[in-house]
Amino acid sequence: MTNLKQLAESLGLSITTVSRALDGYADVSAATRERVREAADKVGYRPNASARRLRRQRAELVAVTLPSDPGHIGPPHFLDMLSGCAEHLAAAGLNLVIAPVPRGESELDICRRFVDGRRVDAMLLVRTKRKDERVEFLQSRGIPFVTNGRTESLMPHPYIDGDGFAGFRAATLRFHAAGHRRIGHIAGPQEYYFAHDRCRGWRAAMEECGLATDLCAEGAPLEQGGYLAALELLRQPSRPTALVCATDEMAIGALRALREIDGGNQISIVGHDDLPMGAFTSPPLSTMRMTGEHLGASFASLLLRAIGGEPAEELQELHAIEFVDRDSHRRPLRAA
Amino acid sequence: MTNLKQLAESLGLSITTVSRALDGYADVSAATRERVREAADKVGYRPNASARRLRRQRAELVAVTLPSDPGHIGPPHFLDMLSGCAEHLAAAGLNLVIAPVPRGESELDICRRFVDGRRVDAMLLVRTKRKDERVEFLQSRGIPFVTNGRTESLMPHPYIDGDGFAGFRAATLRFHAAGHRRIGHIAGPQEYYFAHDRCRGWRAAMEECGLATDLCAEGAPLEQGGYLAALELLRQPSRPTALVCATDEMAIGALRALREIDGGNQISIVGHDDLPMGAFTSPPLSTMRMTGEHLGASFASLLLRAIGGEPAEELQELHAIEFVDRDSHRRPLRAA
DNA sequence: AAGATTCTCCAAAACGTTTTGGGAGTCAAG
DNA sequence: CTTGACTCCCAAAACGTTTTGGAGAATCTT
Repeated sequence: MTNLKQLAESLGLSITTVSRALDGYADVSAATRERVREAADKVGYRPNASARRLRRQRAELVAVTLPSDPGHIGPPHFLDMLSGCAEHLAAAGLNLVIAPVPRGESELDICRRFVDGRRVDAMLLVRTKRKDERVEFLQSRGIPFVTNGRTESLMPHPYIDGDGFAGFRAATLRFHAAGHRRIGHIAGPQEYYFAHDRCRGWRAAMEECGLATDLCAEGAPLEQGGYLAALELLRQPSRPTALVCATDEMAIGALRALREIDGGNQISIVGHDDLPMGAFTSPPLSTMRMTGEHLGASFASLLLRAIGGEPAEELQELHAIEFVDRDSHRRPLRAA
Repeated sequence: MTNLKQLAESLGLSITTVSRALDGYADVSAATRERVREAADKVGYRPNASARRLRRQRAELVAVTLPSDPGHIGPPHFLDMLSGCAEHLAAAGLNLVIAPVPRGESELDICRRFVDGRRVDAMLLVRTKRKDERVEFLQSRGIPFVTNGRTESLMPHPYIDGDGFAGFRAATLRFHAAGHRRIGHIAGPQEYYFAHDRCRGWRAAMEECGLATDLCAEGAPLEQGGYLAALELLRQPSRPTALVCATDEMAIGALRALREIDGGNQISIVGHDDLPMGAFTSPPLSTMRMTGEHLGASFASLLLRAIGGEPAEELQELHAIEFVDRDSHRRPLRAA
C-alpha cells in the first residue's frame, strides 16, 4: 500500500531519515524516531520485500529440495521438522520455500535454477545419497547449505544426521544377547546414505558375533517395501527369528507379513524413526530414534551459521540413536 | 554471476535488446535473438529474481500457512500434496513458501506479514476453521487465495474440499443397512470445518434412521485422540457395534482401544483419508477418500486462476467421497 | 570568538530488471 | 523526391529500498 516515499512525504521528512528511523539508527533523534514509528504503525507500513532484497543482495529465502519419487521424501513427520525449521528461519527474516523435483528434471537442475537465479541464500537437502550430485554442485558454487544425512563426499559439508551405524549395531547386538542367532535386516535403498549406514551397522554386529549376513532384503522405504522384503526373508529355508528394519514404515509393512505367515507373534522386530503410529500397531512397535529435541530448530541454526560463513567442520551434528522399548522386539524365542 | 549489463556489453548490444531477445519479443531480429540466446546459455545467465520481482511488482511466491499445533497440520501425506502443488506452481514461475505460525502469534499476524510486505502473490490456507479469521482478512485485502476446506464465510471464496457430509452419511447408512443400530462417531475438533462437516453427516444419517446421536466423542485428530475417544465410547453402558472415525489416524488409535477392550475383532470401524498405513493395520482399515487425482495440481491450478482474476464462484471444487473397502468395517455383528 | 565536535538530517547512487517511447535506417508506394 | 510503413535497435525511466558521503546547525573547547 504505502511505501517509504509516501510515508516520508506525509511526515515532511526525507526517505533516508524515515528508513533509518525505522531501522533504529542512532543518527536520527529519539523524538523523530518515535514520530516515524508511530506514523508507520498507523498506516501499517511494511517495507517492500522485493526492493529490500534487491538492494541488500539477499534473497531472504532458503529452499529445500523434495524428491518427487513418492514416499522417498521422508518419514511422515518430516513436515513437522520443516515447519519447525521454517519457523526459526522466519525469526531471522528468512522464508523456506519447498522445491520439488518435477519428473524429467534432475535435482541438479532445480539447485541450479535456485542458485544461479539468486533466488536463495542457502539450501537444505534431505535424503542424501551416498554420492550426492546436489552436494557436489553446491560445494562447487560455494553457496551455503545443510544436509539432512551425511554423504561420502570428500569435502566436509554441514549436516545433521543420526548415528545409524551405531544404532543398528546396538539393536542387533541386543537381539544377539537375547539369544537370537538368525537376525534379519530389512534394508532401504542402498543409494541413500541413511539406508546404507543402517545396513552397515547390522552387518558389523552380525560379523562381530560370527553370524552370516545373508538374511538381508532390500525394498522401498515404505510399508509396501517392508512387506515384500519381509515375505522374501520368511521364505528362506531357515527363517529369521528377529528383524531389524531400516524404517518404521517398513517395519509396519513387515508386521503384516508376519501376521500373514505365522500369526504375528513369533518373530521379534524393531524399526527406526519412532513414528507416533508405532505405539498403535499390534504389537506396539519397538523402534529407535535420533536423540535431540527440536530438530527443525537445529537445521535453522546450522543454516544461519552457514550463511554467516562458519566453516563446514563446525556445522556437523551426529546424534546418538536411542532405543524405544515397546513390545515388538520381545517376542518369545523358540528353539531353532 | 553475470547480469544483463555485462551480457549486453559482451555482445555489443543494449540492455534493452538483450532483455527483449531473451523474452522472445518480435522486435529483435531472429539472428540477434539467436546470438543473444547462445551467449546467455554459454555464460549460464539467469535473470536476478529480486530485480525482476521488484520491476514486475510480483513476488513470484505463494505462501501456505501451517498451524504450529502439533498434529493439526494435516494428514501425513499432506506434504505430498504440497509438493505436487509446488511443482505445478513452479511451472508457472511461482515458488511455494511454507509459513508456520510461531507460538504466540496468530495466523492473522502471519498473513498480514506476507500480504502487507508484498511477499506473496497469493496464499494457500489449510485446515480451515468454520469461522476462519485468515479468510476474512484475505478477503478484506483482496488478495487471491485458495483454501483446503470450506468455511462458513458468507462471501464465497475459492476452495477444494471433500464432501464429508455425504461421505460420512453414506458410511453410517452402510453400517445401518448391515444391521448396526449403535453406531458411534469419533469426531475431530469441531472448530475445524472438516470435522464438523463429517460429524453432521453421521448425525444426519442417525436421525434419518431414527437412532440416538449420543454415541459421539471428540478428540485431537491424531492416534492418541482417537484412542481416548474410543475408550470413552466403550465405557458407555451399551457399547457401539460400529465406529465412524473422522480420520484414519484417529481410527488407528481407536483400533488399539478395541484391542485392549475386547480383543479387537468385535467392533466394525471405518476411517477417512486412505493413509497407506491403513492397508497394514490389523485388521486392515476400511476408509474413505476424496475422489480426484493430483490434488496438488488442482490447488496450483486454482491458485493461478485466482491470481488471474477469475471470480471465486468458479473456483470451488467439492469432491465426492469414495469408500475404500478393506476389512475393518465388516466385523461380525453380535445380537445386541 | 574561532575552531572542533556532535547531532540531525538529506540528496543521490545503487541494486538488476522490464517497459516506454522513440530513433535511425530500409523499402515500397505515390 | 517525398511519404509512410516497417524493421531493428536503444536511452532512460521506473520499481522501492538501503547506504554513502556529506551539509547545516547546535554545542562544546580553548
